[in-house]
Amino acid sequence: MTQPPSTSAPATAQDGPLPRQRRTYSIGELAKMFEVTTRTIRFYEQEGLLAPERRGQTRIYDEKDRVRLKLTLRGKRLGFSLAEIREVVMMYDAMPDGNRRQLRRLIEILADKRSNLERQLEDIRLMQLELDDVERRARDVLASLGDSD
Amino acid sequence: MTQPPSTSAPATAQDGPLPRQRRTYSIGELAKMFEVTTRTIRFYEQEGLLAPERRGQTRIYDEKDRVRLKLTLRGKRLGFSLAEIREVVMMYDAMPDGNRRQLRRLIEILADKRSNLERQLEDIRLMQLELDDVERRARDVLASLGDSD
DNA sequence: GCCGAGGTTTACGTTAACGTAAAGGTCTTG
DNA sequence: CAAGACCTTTACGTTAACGTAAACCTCGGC
Repeated sequence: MTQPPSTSAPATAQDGPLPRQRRTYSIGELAKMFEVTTRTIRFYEQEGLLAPERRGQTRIYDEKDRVRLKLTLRGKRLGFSLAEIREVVMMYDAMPDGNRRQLRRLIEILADKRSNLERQLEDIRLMQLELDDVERRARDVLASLGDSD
Repeated sequence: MTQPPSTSAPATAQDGPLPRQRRTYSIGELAKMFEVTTRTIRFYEQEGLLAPERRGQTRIYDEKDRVRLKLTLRGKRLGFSLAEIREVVMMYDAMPDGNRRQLRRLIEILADKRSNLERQLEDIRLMQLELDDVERRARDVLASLGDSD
């Protein structure tokens, strides 16, 4: 490590109460933390899912950015496309000053995602049963092999 | 419809008991049934996930093929790659005369898929909470708009 | 002063999972 | 027998989500 894990300020004793847990992260730290490459993180930014500050050229990620990355990766694991994720994320950001139409649209989208999740739950349940069945058969065959082979 | 929904035989009265529900399907029927294109179905075959019989040039799918397609599509919805799905499907087929090593390997793979599903369950649970939260906020903002706008 | 461990941009390459188009065979129905 | 409605193969195109490589800057330590 060339640099100590980045904090926004060295924070000596007389600094007083820090401005609310102002921890920051480098791109490399986040990459290790979530086991993705830096390329992936930069790509997500390019796709409008992240917007870290810059200290000169260098990207500085804060807590909010970290949470967003976490949610994005979770969405990905569930098979959502980056476009879908961005759709929700951006509307969420635009919410405070959103008009009725936008808000209703957001709620509509949410309902859609929700039903998507419901189906996935059912799919998982069924898939688990399938796997149970396959495993049972496999164990049966294994047992029937007895001492032969 | 140029052809009546294909059955393996016209099956008149004196045919006696059919050889155990021997219904068959054309590629088009399956496509409509699962709302995919015929291209997709042929692609899955090319990838080794299906192996329908042929009447001349034409593909004839039976009940087993239909189930396999169903499972494949379910796997896809859960974010599995065709390669992963094939891995399980092929080992399942090879099971009867599989040796110990193969069977243990299969069980290993199954455990892996299973833990994958577990994580997805957790992801879904968390994602649902997120969506709940976003929706609640959206409704709040919507309500706070009162009669203005 | 330079070296290594980080960071940066730009840009072309790759993979999975199909889409799409062309060109042709086979029924059956008017 | 011509027109549809199906089916077939072959083959090139497309999209998302990164991987990979080159070429560069910058800082702290020896």
